[in-house]
Amino acid sequence: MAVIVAGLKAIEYRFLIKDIGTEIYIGLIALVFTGLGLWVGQQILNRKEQSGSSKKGRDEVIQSLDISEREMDVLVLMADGLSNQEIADKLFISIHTVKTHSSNLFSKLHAKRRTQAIQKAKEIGLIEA
Amino acid sequence: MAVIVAGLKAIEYRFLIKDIGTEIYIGLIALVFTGLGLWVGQQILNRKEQSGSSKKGRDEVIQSLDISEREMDVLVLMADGLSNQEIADKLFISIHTVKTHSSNLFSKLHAKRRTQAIQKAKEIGLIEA
DNA sequence: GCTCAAATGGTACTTTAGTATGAACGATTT
DNA sequence: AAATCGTTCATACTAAAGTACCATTTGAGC
Repeated sequence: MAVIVAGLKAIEYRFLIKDIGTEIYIGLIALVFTGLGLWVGQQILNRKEQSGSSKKGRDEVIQSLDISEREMDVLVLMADGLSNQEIADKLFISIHTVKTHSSNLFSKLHAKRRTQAIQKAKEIGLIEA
Repeated sequence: MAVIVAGLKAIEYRFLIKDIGTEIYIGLIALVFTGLGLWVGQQILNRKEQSGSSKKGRDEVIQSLDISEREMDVLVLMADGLSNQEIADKLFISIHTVKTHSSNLFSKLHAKRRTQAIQKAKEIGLIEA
């Protein structure tokens, strides 16, 4: 509402430009506030989507669980349905390294399997659903 | 835009109620169109969310891929991160049966692994993301 | 009664996943 | 300089997942 009031004050300068038609003026107001509504809607939805990750919480969760960059790389590809060998090829590392990272990941996520790790990671907002 | 024009026409009746202040009038327009923006935003988002599942599309996808009830049961538990043995226990069947269902599932979903099956199933709206 | 598909269970096998442990290297911190 | 940490790779093993084929049962439909 504060934004709306501020907008009204600013727009009141229309009296300085009396040569534009009233309808055009109203149209401009309508457009501006339609845009405002769209923007507000987006903001509300962003908060809803981030309810599990709390805004910039992705980084916070990563830090709190002490997850490294490489482990995140593996996790993302894992969630895409790739096998350890395919992940290794994409990251230009050996399958052994992938296993090391994934094994460490399971410990940090308290998961027994990769499917469980993926599910938990999505729950806490570590990766996109 | 058609909606906006129609709105303008309707609101022009302000000339019949000259006793309300200009600021109040502007405020009303602002509120109405902010609401319009919110509504439009919601509509756009609903279409996005239903892009993969298309309303009642879940059943349609299941039928088109010829997926049975039991296979769906297995798929859902699979996506929750359960092992074949845990799925077997929950459905009161043997692990052999779970393997049969999951193997058939992979064929129908063109997946090589369970993680890939889960990812694809979510993409096409078979299961909730 | 017969047929067909889904569901169930099994054996046997190959492949992938996962664990445990150790080691080497570079960058950073103390 | 020494210690720490992340990344890398490896071996050796166990466990789980997945495939292929086959068999039985059951319920719905003809």
